[in-house]
Amino acid sequence: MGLDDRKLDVLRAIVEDYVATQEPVGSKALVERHQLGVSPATVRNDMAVLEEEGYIRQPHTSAGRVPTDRGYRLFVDRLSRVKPLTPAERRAIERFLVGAVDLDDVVHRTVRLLAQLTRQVAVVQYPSLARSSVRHLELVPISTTRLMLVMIADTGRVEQRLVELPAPASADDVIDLRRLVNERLGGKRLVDTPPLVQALVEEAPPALRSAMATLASVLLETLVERHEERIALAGTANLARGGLLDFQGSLRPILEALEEEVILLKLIGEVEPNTLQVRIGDENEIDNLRATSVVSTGYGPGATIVGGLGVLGPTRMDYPGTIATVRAVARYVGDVLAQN
Amino acid sequence: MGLDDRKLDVLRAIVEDYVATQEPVGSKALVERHQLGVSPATVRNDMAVLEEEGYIRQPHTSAGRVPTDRGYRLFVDRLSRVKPLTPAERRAIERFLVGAVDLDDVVHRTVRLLAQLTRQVAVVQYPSLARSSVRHLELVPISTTRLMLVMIADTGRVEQRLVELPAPASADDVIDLRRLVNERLGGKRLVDTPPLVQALVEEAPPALRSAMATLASVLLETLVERHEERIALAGTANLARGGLLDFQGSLRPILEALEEEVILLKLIGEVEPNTLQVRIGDENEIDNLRATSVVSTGYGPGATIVGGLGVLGPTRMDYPGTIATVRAVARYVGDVLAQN
DNA sequence: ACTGGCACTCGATACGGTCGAGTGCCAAGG
DNA sequence: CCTTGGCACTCGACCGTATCGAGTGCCAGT
Repeated sequence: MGLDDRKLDVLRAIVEDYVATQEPVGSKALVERHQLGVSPATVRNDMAVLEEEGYIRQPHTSAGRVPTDRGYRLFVDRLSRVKPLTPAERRAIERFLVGAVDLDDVVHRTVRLLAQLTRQVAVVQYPSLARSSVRHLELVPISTTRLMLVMIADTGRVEQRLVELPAPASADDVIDLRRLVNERLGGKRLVDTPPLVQALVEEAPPALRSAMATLASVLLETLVERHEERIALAGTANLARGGLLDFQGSLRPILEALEEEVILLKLIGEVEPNTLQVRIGDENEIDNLRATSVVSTGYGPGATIVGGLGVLGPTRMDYPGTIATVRAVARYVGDVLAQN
Repeated sequence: MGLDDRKLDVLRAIVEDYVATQEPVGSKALVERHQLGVSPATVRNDMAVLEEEGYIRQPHTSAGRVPTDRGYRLFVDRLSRVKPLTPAERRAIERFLVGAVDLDDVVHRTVRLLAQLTRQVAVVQYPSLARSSVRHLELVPISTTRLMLVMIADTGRVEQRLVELPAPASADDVIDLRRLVNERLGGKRLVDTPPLVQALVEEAPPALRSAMATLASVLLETLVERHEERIALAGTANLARGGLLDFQGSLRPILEALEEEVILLKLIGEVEPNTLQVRIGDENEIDNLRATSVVSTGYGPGATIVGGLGVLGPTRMDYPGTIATVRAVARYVGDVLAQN
């Protein structure tokens, strides 16, 4: 299985050429475009070995070679150098948040920026509630029996929920409720709140007991348990580049997958600190996305991670460039968030 | 010019068959599938006239006929009967909001419902701020120099904006500000607020003057002037049905258009009361959407309109069915909103 | 171990012929 | 005058054949 250096060079050359031209690459073209220092025949022998090992394959006999998912994997792991960003990209990234204050704004700009730079589908997860702490809880009376619960997290996320009270509450009641929940929950991480909320209900003065109970259930159910994740998406039109050659002609399954938030979360939500994930073709768990690759990473202020972001494209993508861009954007978003 | 009844029947038959089969329809097939009571030759003569008048055309000589945009237009205006909803559709619509409390929830369910029922791309505009009144304005202190402005509209929309104060404000200051803005703006329509906001700044006590000024500018700029519209989209995967036959093979321009909020707004945002708009192919102002048709209408509680919704699909769509569905969903959403 | 040569494969392209759906036109008939 | 059957014509779809060329695998020679 020893793949000597030249064979690896050949694989690298194949990947690079195929990504660039989108056409199967043959031995002759290869030696012409790269200085391999050997003849086409030698390259052919190397190719035969690479094919036997499953790194490349022939679409048809008498066609050039195309990298397999396994080939891309090897390329990504061992053969690609980090491609430095172009000055233009660097500038675009640095400029993307000019005038962005709101978290919404930051996320939207980020996802568009990613889509534009990579020319692929970009996905950005809002800072996860699971990794957020409560900065403030606000109760806004809508009517005597309706409250708007507004939660502001330290990550900048703002969520509101309508609370339908079992009985009318006075203005003073609302003030008391607000004080109580903030005393108990302010500054606490959301994942730590369940027992605290439980205690809140039990310790509430009898007059507020039932109101507090409904409030608590809204808090727990919608903000903690099914910890609502939000996701922004952009660049789906990029799927339709490459004139139907990628994705064997049908965008349908991919577009379908992209409409499922659960799937998007799976793609970019499970991230380890300081890691960048590349899932190539078959490595994807979602069947509809077996023809695509996903490059994702986590982001957050400083070293902590509050959410994930990434891009999705054809397996035949410019991995070094994409990886560099995703990493740079993630780092930059983290810096932006740190400033708040 | 005079298109007698039979010619119209022929046109109707052509449209119906073409929509159903997606293949050019010939004279013989027509008389077989519909009881026209005449021979193919007669139908051919009628077809020749219809073609001369621009209602149908031949993809190639010796192929069947296909409706033109103009043909669809005539069909929609004069030839199609309203198709009653199937019981299943009726049930789906009535069930779509079970458990929906939040406006967000209602909008998301609506857009998914529409996409599912029509099997096309669905677009739903959130209730427009331009048509909303202020129910309540809340100011939540984040730090001494930062406030979160939360506006709750009568339509259920909730918007928040970060306000960066020029100088620290005490808790009492915030309370005063909150009281002042609510006194002045509570219940007012958003479009009527500019002069009121102006007055607010002028009448504010000196100590609050500068804080009120920044608050006012955030209010005016982000909520009134560039009256932020929000839009939900679903069903883009449906574009990829019809095996690339519609849209002459490239989804790209359409997907691109769908990523622009401005364009979506144009599509469904300009609605007259009690009207349902059908824009067919060329009638669309947006170049990228010249190959699509859009069926849209307004919705709102009772007779008022607070926003638009609609669907987008190939010109070759089931107009009667789509129109019926869009109308029914819009009416139902209106009812739901009226209950709040 | 590399290289040049060579026979071979097979997709892409072009060409020719057939088939059939569909048309337009016309003359005959109600 | 409208309708109809008949008929010649068009042209895309389909199929088989032939050619071309990019690319391969193998082998013998250095």
